[in-house]
This record gives sequence, C-alpha cells and structure tokens, in this order.
Amino acid sequence: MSPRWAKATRGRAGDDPATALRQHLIDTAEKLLSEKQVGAVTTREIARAANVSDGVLYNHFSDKHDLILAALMRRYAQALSQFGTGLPEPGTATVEANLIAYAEAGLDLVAQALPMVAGLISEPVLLHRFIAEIHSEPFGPEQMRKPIADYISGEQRLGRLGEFPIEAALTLMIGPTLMLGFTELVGGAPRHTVAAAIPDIIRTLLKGIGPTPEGSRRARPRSRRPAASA
Amino acid sequence: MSPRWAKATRGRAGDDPATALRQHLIDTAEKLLSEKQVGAVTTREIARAANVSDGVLYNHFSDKHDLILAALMRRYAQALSQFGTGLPEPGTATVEANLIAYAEAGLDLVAQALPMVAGLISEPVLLHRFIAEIHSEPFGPEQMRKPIADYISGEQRLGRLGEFPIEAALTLMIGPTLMLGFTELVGGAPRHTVAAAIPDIIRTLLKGIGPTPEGSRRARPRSRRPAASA
Amino acid sequence: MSPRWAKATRGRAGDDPATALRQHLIDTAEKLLSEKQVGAVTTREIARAANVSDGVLYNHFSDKHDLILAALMRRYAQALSQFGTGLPEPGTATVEANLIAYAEAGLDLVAQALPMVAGLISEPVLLHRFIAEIHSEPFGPEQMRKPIADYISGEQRLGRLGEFPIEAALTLMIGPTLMLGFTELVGGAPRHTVAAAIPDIIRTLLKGIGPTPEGSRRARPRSRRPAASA
Amino acid sequence: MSPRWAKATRGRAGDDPATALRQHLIDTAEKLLSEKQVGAVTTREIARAANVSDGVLYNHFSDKHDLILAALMRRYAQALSQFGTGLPEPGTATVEANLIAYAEAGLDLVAQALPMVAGLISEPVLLHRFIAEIHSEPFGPEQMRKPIADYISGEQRLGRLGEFPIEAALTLMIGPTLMLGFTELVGGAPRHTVAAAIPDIIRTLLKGIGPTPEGSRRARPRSRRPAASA
DNA sequence: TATGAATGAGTCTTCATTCAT
DNA sequence: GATGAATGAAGACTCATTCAT
Repeated sequence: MSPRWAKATRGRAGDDPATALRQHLIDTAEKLLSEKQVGAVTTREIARAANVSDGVLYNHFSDKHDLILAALMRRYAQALSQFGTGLPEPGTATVEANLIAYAEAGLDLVAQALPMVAGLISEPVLLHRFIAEIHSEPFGPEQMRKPIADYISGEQRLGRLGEFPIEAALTLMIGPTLMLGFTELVGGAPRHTVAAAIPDIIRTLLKGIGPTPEGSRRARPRSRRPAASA
Repeated sequence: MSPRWAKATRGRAGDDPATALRQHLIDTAEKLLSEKQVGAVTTREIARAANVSDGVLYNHFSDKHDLILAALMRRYAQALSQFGTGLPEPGTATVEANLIAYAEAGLDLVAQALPMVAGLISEPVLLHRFIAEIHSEPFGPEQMRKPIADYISGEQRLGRLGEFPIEAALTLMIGPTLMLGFTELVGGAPRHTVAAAIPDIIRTLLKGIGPTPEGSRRARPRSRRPAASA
Repeated sequence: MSPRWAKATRGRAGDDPATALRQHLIDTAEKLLSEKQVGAVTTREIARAANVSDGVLYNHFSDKHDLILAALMRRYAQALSQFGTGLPEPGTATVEANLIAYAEAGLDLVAQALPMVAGLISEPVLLHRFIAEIHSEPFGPEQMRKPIADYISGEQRLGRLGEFPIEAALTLMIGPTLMLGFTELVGGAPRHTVAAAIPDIIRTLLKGIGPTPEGSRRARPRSRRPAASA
Repeated sequence: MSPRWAKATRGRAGDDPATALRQHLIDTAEKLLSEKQVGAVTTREIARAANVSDGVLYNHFSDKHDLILAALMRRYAQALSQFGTGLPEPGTATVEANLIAYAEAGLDLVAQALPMVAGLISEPVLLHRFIAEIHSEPFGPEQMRKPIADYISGEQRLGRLGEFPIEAALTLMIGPTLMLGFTELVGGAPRHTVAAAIPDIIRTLLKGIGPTPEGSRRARPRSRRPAASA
C-alpha cells in the first residue's frame, strides 16, 4: 500500500522514491511559509498539512531547521528566478521606461523576499544557516544586482546612460525599491500605492538632484536668460 | 531593607520611588533587547536580569508586551533624537558634503532602528501596537524624512539643488541608507565598510545617471566641444 | 488627614473608627460578591474597589476567607431577613393564595442564596466555615422553614389545612422552590417563567395527587356514576 | 517498552490502542473529580495521577476543559443510566410504595449529579459547554423527569392517581428530592437519614395538604360521623 | 494603622524531538 | 521507512500574602 501522502503527489514521474517524500515535505513547508511567519510554523502543522506522521520529518531532515531552510531556499530561488525574466534589453524602448520596469520587478521581488528574511531575523540560527547557503552574495537583496547591473552597463555602452560608478547606481535603484517594499510590509500600504512612487523616483535619479549647471534642461525651460552667466 | 534590585540603581537621585522599578525594568528590557531579538526575550529572563521576582513585571505593566513596547519606544525615541542634531544647515559647506552627512546620520539611525523593527515583524500584535504608538508617520523609517526634506528644500530655495519632486528625492536618499543598514544587519558587514559606499552614492544622485545632454558637465572633462570652456 | 476611603463612608455616625474600615471592606466585598462568583473575587479587586491599599485587608481580617465569609454572612442574613416580612398571616385571604405567596417569597430567597452557596461549593474550606457559622440549622435553605412552618400550623389549627406531618409539607413547599431556583440559576430561565409554575404546584399540593376516594371532589365532577362502586 | 501508564490499564482487552490513553485520562480525571471539585483539579495533578507526562493531555484533548467535560459527561451519563432501571411499572404493587421507590432513585441520582453541577457553577465556560452537551433538556435534574412522568401518567390512566397537571406533580416529586440531596451534599447529613424523610413526603403528596373536604378519609379514622360512609 | 511594591509558587498550554512498533 | 503517542522543559501570567516604610 502506498503511504497516505502518496495520493497528493502520485503521478510525479521519474521521482526517486527515496526523495519523493522529502520533496513533498518541502512543498508543504513552502506553502505554509507563504501563509505565515517562519516562527509560527510548527512541525506538527507541517506533518498534518502533508498528511504524514509527526515523525517522518526526522527521517529526511536532521532538524526542523533543515526542513524550513530547504523550503526557504526554494521560495527564495523561485522568487529570484522570476526576477530577470521578461525584463527589457539595453537599447530597447526608452531608458526611463526600462528602469521603471526594473524597479517594479525589483519591488515584486523585495515584496516576496522581505517577509521571509524579516521572519528569519528572529531566528538567528536559521538566519545564519540561510545566509551561509546563499554564499555567493552577502545577502538576498544583493541577488538582484546582476540583471540590473548588466542592463545599466549595456545602456552606458550605448550612450543612453551617463558615466557613474555602477555600484552606486545599483544602490540607488535597489535601495528605494527595498524601502517601498518595507513600507508595504510593515505599514500595510497596498502595492499599487507604493508602486506609484516609482516613476518619479526613476526620473529624478536619471536627471539628478544637483543644480542645472548653466545651460537649460528639459525640466527648466525658463532658464534662458543670457545674463545668468555674466 | 531595600529590595534586591535597589543595589543596581541606588544613588539615582530624584527618582519617584513608585516609578523607580518601572524604569529599572525598562532599562533591563532595553539592555536585553539590544542583545537579542524581541521574540527571544522572556519575562523570566527580564526578571532575572533585573534581579527581581517573576511577578513584579505585572505590578508595573499590564503585559509582557507593555514592557517590551516601553523599552522599544525608548530605544526608538533615543535613536531618533540623535538623528537631526548636529546636521548641517542649508547654505553651509558644500551640498555634496552635507548630503553625505545626512546619509551617514541616516545610516546610524537605520542601523539602530532596523533590528528592532525587523524582530517586531514576527510579532504582529506587538508590531501593531508599536506602529500605533508612532502614529505621527506611517512607519519608523519615515520619521527621518522631515529633517532631510527641510534641508533639501532649503538648498533648493538657495539654488544649490535643482528642481525635482521632494518625495522622490527623499526616497532616493533614505532607500540606499536603508539598504546599507540591511546589509550591515543581515550580512554582518562592519559599519565602516558599508558607510564607505555613501559618497559615491550621493555624488551619483546629485549628478543623475542619465546621459550628459549635449554639452559637457564638470564630471565629464573628456567632452570634445572646444567652445564650452571659452 | 482622613484615609482615602473615608469619603465613601463619611457621615456614618457613631461608628467605632476602628471598625469603620472593617465594615467598609465588608460592604465592598459584598458588592463584588453580588456581581460575581466567590472564586472570581480577588483581594486586589476588593482593595481597589474599596479605594484602599492591598494590605489593609490583613489588618482587619486574618485571611481573605475571613473577609469573604463576613460578606457572605451579611448577604445571607439580609436575604433571610427579607423573607418572612410581608407574608400573610394564617386565616387571612385564601390558603391557596397565601401558600403561593410563601412559595414566591421562597423563590426570591433561593434565587439569592443559591448562587452564593453554589459558588461556595468549590471552596471547601470556606464552605465549612460558612456552614459552621450557620450552626442553628443544617443548611441555608432550611432557614426559611420556620415562617412557613408557623403559617402552616396556624392554618391547621384554624382547620383550613388538613393533617399531615409538618416536616413533609415543608419539604414539599421548599423543595420545588429550590428546584425552580436551580432552573433559573443554571438554565438561565427568566424569573417570571419559572415563577409561573408555582400556582399549579400549590394547587396540586393542596389537593394531593392520590385518586379521588369514592366520593366526588371539586376537580372530578364527572365521577357521579352510581355503578362505579357496585 | 510500554509507556509508564500501561501498567495501570494492562489487560484491558480489545482496547483500541489509539484511544486507550484517552480513556485512561478520562478515568483518572473522573476519579479526581469524585474526590474534589472541578476547579480544584489541575492538569498537572491529572497527569501525575495518570502516571503520564504533563503534555499528553493535549495530544488527546484540545483543552483542559475538553478532558474535564468528557469525564463529567461520563459521570453524568452513568448516574443517569442507573436511574430508570429497576423502577416499578404502573399498576404494580401500591402507588405509594412505587412513588417512594422513584423518589429514592431520584435522590440517588441527585446525590451524584449535584456535586458535579454545583462545582460547575463556578466555571461559567465549562458550565455552558456542559449544558450545551446535554441539549435534550434545559438542564441536568430535568433529565430524570421522563421516567417519572411516564409512571405517573400510567397510573393516572389506571385510575390509581387522580387528575392534576403532570408538570406540577413532577416538580413536587423532584423538588423535594433535590432538596434532600442538597442537604446531604452541603449539610453533610448521611444518606439514610435524609432518605428517611421520603415516605412521609410521598404520603403527604398523595393525600394533599388541603383540609379534608367534608367526609372522612383513610388517614383520619378518628372522624366520628357515622353517616359519612352510608 | 495604612501603604503598595515585592514575592514566588502555581496555573494552563505549546512544541521540537524521540523511539517502540 | 513510516508511525504517532509520549515526553518534559519552557513560556506567559495570576494572586494571596508579607513587610519595610
């Protein structure tokens, strides 16, 4: 007879039966993690939701932490993989529209990743294991840097962006995005409200906030007085 | 005979004896909160650390939450009060140096406030009470907006900054700061390392990342038009 | 300066100042006892309600139990003293109406005393002290026997009631009353509903439930058939 | 190895092992409940008495209340099932003897049920759940009505009882029974003493307490009028 | 005598983990 | 491998009582 939980995953072809339950547990944990904070998910809850006995967990994972970590990594990887797909290439459309698209995609990612990470902060052990697992970059939000960096350098090479330190520009792209995500998470503001701030931010970033040197720019059509430089 | 805990606070002059222990408990909780996450601090731990019996807490606070909240608010208020003092006035020094000063102060504040708020995310009830307590602005990090906004408008009026939506500029100032704080908190990077990124960020923000319109700008000496400097 | 609570009792002339606070505490406890179960009243609650410090209680009573007991006795005595006033004398009106009046008064008393006693059952120590205090009769509900017994014997002497053991009749009067009180207390039935059952009960008790011997009685007018005894 | 508690129930054949401990816990709670009031039984006490760890309770019951309720219901159901067996049928023996038998059985039931219900009064939540569980009739003591009502109507149909409202008669049967039970519970009187009052009560109820109409009745053999029976 | 802060044992409940079957 | 009953330490909170002032 198949184990109880089999009916939930039956038909998944090609699975090593030894790892099938492992995956099923991770699936279940992932689902629960999407509904509540890390600290609020209990082992029994996972077992019940997976239609599995309380003890199995320890046949496939050394720890509750181990399972949670695996689920977290999957969530994280998936959120990350969504970012970077469907994003504009350098040279297409306008730079402004493209950067807005990147920022909006960034907000999506942050909105997904932030709750995970935030919940993790209360569990130092787990957090450390999690960070160790993402050894490539210091931390989550950093993972979204490469696609943006690639786009920016591309546009720079095309002359559609100026010259500036890439690192700084990345922080100026991602930082506001993180802040908007934070506002959403913690202030309870709805997505469309916080996202509405993006276009102005991108335009301001493109133009800079410094004074218009001497000549005119789109935004200051009235600065045509010749006496200014005199 | 004095109560056990008195030896820890003896000599504090002018204390209302009725609130002395209350303060002592808040002090203790604040200290523990600086060492670990909100969720990891237990009532017994606080009592032990305060050298006081398990029950006292409830003679002075309605709840564990009440005490934690008081401690949190004190930490928060103190961090906030530090920000905004000693910051440059519009028109002094250079705008770049001043904005760097603001960003660095912001990083200080974020580095203090973020751990508090992050830990709070796992405790929705506490988080809501906390936010309700800071009703002036939607959320913590928002509290640092005004000093920056005032400075920026001041410089705009003096013509040392260009024209742009203040909101967007604030987000471009605070967002990166938040991100650096996050990196520090979660990635464990030392302060001076993350703070080192600030000057480039500010310079990039001032100049903007858009392409140099047609003519040259200070920052692009290699512009080829001969008439520009003449 | 007068103690805090004085304003609540000031003007009570002739009080021994030493016992004034004792009375004030009993008053307060009595009030609280009328609002909730014995077990649900805390010493602190009493102190707060009496506008007095937590410790005073132990200056006037050896125990929490002591105070509660005193309050309970007062409640009990008062409820009891109400019963027996305004009740009809033998020979007045009709026996039926009078017995109904007694039963209704009995229901009033039971409705007051039962909650007290019921709550007491959960506190064996207190219950024993309470019972010891009412040493005259085995238990509370018994205290209402004398007025009823007196009325019944009076009517017997006047020939308006038959002959029967007084004890049994008392139990047949008080028992149903107790049961109705119980229904009210525990079933939540409103007073007027349970009280509505009284007249039928009294009439049935007067007439008895045995068969009409051979002759007719008011209630069986159809038994006039002569063949019956043949 | 068997769990600790197994030695206490070993040999109980046919038990579903899954519910064995559940029953063991109810047994234990029931036993403790027979020794002390509901409010005085703690979860730890139950666990100790069941020779089981503190937490098991919550593997089988959602609540302390849940366990207590189960134990209470068992006690109650058992007491109730005893009542109604072995009681006389209408038409057998004499009505008086039969009613005495019913009253005595009623006293047995009341003596068992009263302590349970009385203790429950101090725990409103539990009381409500308990009452909800016995939804058939408004409350406990009411559960004994039907057998008595059936008997009485039967005798009425046989002409061995007179005419009267059944409800009233029931209250006159059960009420005194409840009162005797109360006296036993709270006054500490031994069973045989209180039960001794029953025969007189029944006889008085049968005959009624009203005046002997005009003629003589069995109970008044001393009436001197010779014409009465003629 | 009155105060009320302090005490600390005790209450119910949760949950990661183990282990005999 | 799978099961799930059992474990027991730990958590927040209550409250009658004491005692220095």
